Amino acid sequence: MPNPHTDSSACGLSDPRQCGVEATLDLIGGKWKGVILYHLLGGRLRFNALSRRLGAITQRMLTKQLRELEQVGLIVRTVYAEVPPRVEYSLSARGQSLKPVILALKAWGDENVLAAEAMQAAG
Amino acid sequence: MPNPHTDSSACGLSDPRQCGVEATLDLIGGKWKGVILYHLLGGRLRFNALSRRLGAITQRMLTKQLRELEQVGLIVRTVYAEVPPRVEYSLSARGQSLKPVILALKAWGDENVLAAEAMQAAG
DNA sequence: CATGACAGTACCCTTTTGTGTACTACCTAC
DNA sequence: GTAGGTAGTACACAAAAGGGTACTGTCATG
Repeated sequence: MPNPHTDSSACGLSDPRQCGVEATLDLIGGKWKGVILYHLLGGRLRFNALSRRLGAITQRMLTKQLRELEQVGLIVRTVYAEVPPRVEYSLSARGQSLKPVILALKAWGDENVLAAEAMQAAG
Repeated sequence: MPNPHTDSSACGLSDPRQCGVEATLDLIGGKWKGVILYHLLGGRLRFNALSRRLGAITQRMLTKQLRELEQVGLIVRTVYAEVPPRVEYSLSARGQSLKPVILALKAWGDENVLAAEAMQAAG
């Protein structure tokens, strides 16, 4: 009986896009993308609202990450022709489909990293 | 009724380690770590066996990624005092606990990236 | 008229990631 | 003796990710 990892969509092996794990991490990996998507799970947000939630991010990085997320179709950028200008970011349908993934990342991190650090601090 | 995102372990906001999403991506993000962990879900593997499965990775990078995963306690490195030397890598208990996260990443990637590319290629 | 919010852009810099090649030292098979 | 497998290390280098500061132009507030 073969290993379940060998029968379909093998990871690695010449073609880097053969692996779903790598493909997903390509899109949501990096320091900010996952967190941005997490915040957008709660609903549409404006540029500066996102900026305040992320705290430490620079405008340059936020712009860059948002453009990249838009380019791969995970978020939608809506510009309102108002004065002052208003731009809202929201998840696309495909972005919404990431919800279980994002929540899994968050749940594990809360359990295994934040809790561990709290124990060390108390320890 | 408050947004579920505001009540606990907020993402961003001054302390970067406050967010489970970011904490998890810090550990498994990057080009290789997720895929390495995925392969180790199938059982222990030796250095060169991993190298062959990943295909495109250099020895230098593989060593580096494995050391980092070991340092954060996700994998265990076992050296057998044999000739020729044998080194096996396996998931720690904490690494095993990542299984649902890794599988979620893979499932989404297989569905949303690989399938999309296949359609584009056929379309 | 100065300040601040809005949504960014431009430029320069450092750090991290990743690539390529060569090398170690021991053993087995040919 | 030569080639190949074992698990790496060492060095130089290119590319990507991330960061800091300053600046734009329009509008509202004071």
